[in-house]
Amino acid sequence: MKKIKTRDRILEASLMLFNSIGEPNVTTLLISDELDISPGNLYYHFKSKGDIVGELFASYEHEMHDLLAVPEDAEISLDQQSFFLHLLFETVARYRFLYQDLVNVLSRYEQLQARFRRILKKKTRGFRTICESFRHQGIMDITDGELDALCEQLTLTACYWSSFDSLSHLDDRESMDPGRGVYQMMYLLLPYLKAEEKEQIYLMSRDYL
Amino acid sequence: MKKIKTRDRILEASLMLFNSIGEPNVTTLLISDELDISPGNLYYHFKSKGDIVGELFASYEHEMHDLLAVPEDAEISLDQQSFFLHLLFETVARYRFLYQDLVNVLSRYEQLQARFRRILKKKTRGFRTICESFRHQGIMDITDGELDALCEQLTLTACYWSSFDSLSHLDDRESMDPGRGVYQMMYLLLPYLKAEEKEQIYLMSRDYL
DNA sequence: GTCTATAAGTAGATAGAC
DNA sequence: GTCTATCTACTTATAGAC
Repeated sequence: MKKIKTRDRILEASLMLFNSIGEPNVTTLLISDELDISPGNLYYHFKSKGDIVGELFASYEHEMHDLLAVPEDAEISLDQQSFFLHLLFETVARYRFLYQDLVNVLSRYEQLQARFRRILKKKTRGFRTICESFRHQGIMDITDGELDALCEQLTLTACYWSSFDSLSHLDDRESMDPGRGVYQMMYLLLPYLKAEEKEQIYLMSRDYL
Repeated sequence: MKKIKTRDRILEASLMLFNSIGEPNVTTLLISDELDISPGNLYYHFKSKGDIVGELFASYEHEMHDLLAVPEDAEISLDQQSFFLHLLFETVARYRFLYQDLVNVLSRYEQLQARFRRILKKKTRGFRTICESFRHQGIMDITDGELDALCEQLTLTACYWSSFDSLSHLDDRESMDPGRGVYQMMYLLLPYLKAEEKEQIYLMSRDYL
């Protein structure tokens, strides 16, 4: 049985608290209370609350960077796309505190703004690469104007779906099921796909209903 | 020259500050400074900061209620729909502070949560009514499953577009142009419309490019 | 209605003992 | 590495004079 380092426990607990009640509402005292350590101890490991946020953001940035390294020339299948979306939604959901109070968080930790926007642009580019692969394979029929709008729409949905979902279905269940989000994203693609691929998505989406 | 009542000036300045730097970052002192009145004076007019937020929310709620009173049986034209969307985006943009830090704001002013969700549901119902009118008029071809997904997508986009837009295009311009959002919403409908109406939207969307 | 002064509470962060 | 005690800064809100 391996003992988890206090430093990592702080990061883990902070992420959990940030996600559940919002970063601005989480005080350093609350974090230390949650872990049954003293506030002083917390400040031994991190010189400020911002450092905790910064380190969590760096993890998010890193995971996203790896995930969005979509090869430009690959032939992407619908299954691969679905798998990719699952991973994407899981990652976003894991760091959803960033999106829940975005303006506030970015205004208090200014050095994150540019990096956040860079990730956003990278997402849009990733979706574009995928869609262009579909178009190239002849399974997607879409104009350039529509493609622009679609990629922006996909990015917006990827960012805000989990916040929106937990807001509008707070009562029913609180399970952070990424499936519904993936399903919603697929439906955005649907109108532009060829009949055969449409059928394939209908079959895949059965699981989410 | 009519003198605006201090009470109204407080509301106006608060809304402006909330929107520009986020409600949690706006202190009562900042509001009174902005207006060159004393903090005590502010508390003469409002017994708490929450009361200011509450009153602004009530205005939003009221405007949305009026706007979303979509008659069930009306035959809605695309032009009317476009006009409706413009009004909707303008209203949301005017109260965008609510969306920018949604989780934080709703957690600190708990009595707003249920009301906020009610507005959300009302929006979705409004979109559904409009789409069903289109379907009934024979200008929209869509399955029930697609309609559900579309209405959720429209609601999500209506809520988060202005935040998303100001985030991703912070550099270019900061004009809260609702046009781009309307255009984006129209593009969501586009795939399900008949050829003739598609053409009509293409013509309308020229203004936004 | 408006002001000044200040209370009361809470946040983030530090000092120094163990 | 961890603790207790404490500091400083800031925020909301009130009291009481004008």
